[in-house]
Amino acid sequence: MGENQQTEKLIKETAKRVFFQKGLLNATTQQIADEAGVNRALIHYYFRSRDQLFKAILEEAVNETRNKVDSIFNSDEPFKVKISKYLDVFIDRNAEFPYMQNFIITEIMQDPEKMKEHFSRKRNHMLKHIVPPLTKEIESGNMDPIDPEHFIVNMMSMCSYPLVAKPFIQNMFSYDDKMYRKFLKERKQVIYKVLFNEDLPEQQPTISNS
Amino acid sequence: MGENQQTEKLIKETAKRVFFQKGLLNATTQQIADEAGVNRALIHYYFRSRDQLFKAILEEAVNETRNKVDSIFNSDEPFKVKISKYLDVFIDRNAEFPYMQNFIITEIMQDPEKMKEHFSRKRNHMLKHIVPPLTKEIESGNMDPIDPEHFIVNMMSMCSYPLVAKPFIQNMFSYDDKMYRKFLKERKQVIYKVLFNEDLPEQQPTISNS
DNA sequence: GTCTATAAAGGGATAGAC
DNA sequence: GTCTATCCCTTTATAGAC
Repeated sequence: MGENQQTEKLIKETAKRVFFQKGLLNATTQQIADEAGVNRALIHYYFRSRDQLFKAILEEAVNETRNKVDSIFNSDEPFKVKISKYLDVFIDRNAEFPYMQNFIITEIMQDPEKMKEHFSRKRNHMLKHIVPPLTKEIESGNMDPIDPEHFIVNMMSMCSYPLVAKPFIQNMFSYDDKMYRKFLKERKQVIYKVLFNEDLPEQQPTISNS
Repeated sequence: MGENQQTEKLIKETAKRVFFQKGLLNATTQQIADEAGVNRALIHYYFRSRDQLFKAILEEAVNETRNKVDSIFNSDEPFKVKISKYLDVFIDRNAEFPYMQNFIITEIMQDPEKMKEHFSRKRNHMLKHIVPPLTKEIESGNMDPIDPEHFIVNMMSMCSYPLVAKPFIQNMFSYDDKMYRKFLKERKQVIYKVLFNEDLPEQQPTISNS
């Protein structure tokens, strides 16, 4: 029974690495099995099909992200502090699984019905967290007026795109991996500055959530 | 000889539509042949392999974009006008082929060697066009200081991501196709405002290039 | 140039031995 | 639980008729 969970978990972690970290969106069950060092039939034994393995790891990854984001926005901290912490989490999370968004988008295109359940629960997630406090912030004169939906898209764009388009950027600027990581690290300050037209405050008391 | 070019062009245009517009990144040669209304063997007759068809349409699409961008930045207009025109072209171009970037990134991941030639020529393309005038603009006090590479990535992010992540955004905001198009149209003003911290001037004399 | 037929390879899934 | 062997289907690519 211990072995059972071990192997199942090994397969899931390997699949995450292959799909979301390496970006091999069309990886075969054989590739995943080889990478995990297990027999290919075991994937079917534990998950029945490639499709169900995919659903399992996607659900896990989406939930983990959502929980982290929820814990940030359900706190009582000022809006700008929440956004600052969100930038931390989102950039780190995306850095861990840079190709997850590519993966999801590709899969949706190929079968739009397939992932309805993932999105029905996520619907309005960011809206609820951001629109009310953002509106207040604007009304009280703490930031320039902006449509909340464009604010959200601006923020997500500037966080996600540099990760999704990693090979693009590395080539455009001739960055090796070390320089690219440095560039990503700088982006938290840059994005905050662009969003609020003011510098990110120095003090960052407790980043570690969960 | 006329028929020759007709069919070859038909296949290329169809492949562009299937891959880059519909987002069917794993479309088979059969799907493309069906969509074009031609026999599948003709694809191999004209392009030898699926891979060479892919390279042909990708090269065309990349070159078309680059030519448009070059013609904008090789003019004598003020930097902010150039950027404004770039936003027009880039957003329109991405709107035409919303999944091209997904496609490229996915393909690169699967075989990093495959597209070296595409990128070697593109290297430093944006850098040459943007860094010198941007530096001048900052030095003369016309805009807030920002690292040019972050400026470029911010701009590309806010242009590309909303298109690449179309299904995400439509679901998050419950946008139908009409509302989504309206949202995209608004983004030109929004992005200009965020980049330069000032409103986009009303007058847009000649948008149509080439 | 365009079609049909077919070769050749790859991948998903399952049955059955251990 | 784990492995081997196998079935079945899809897809690419080519040969050859028209």
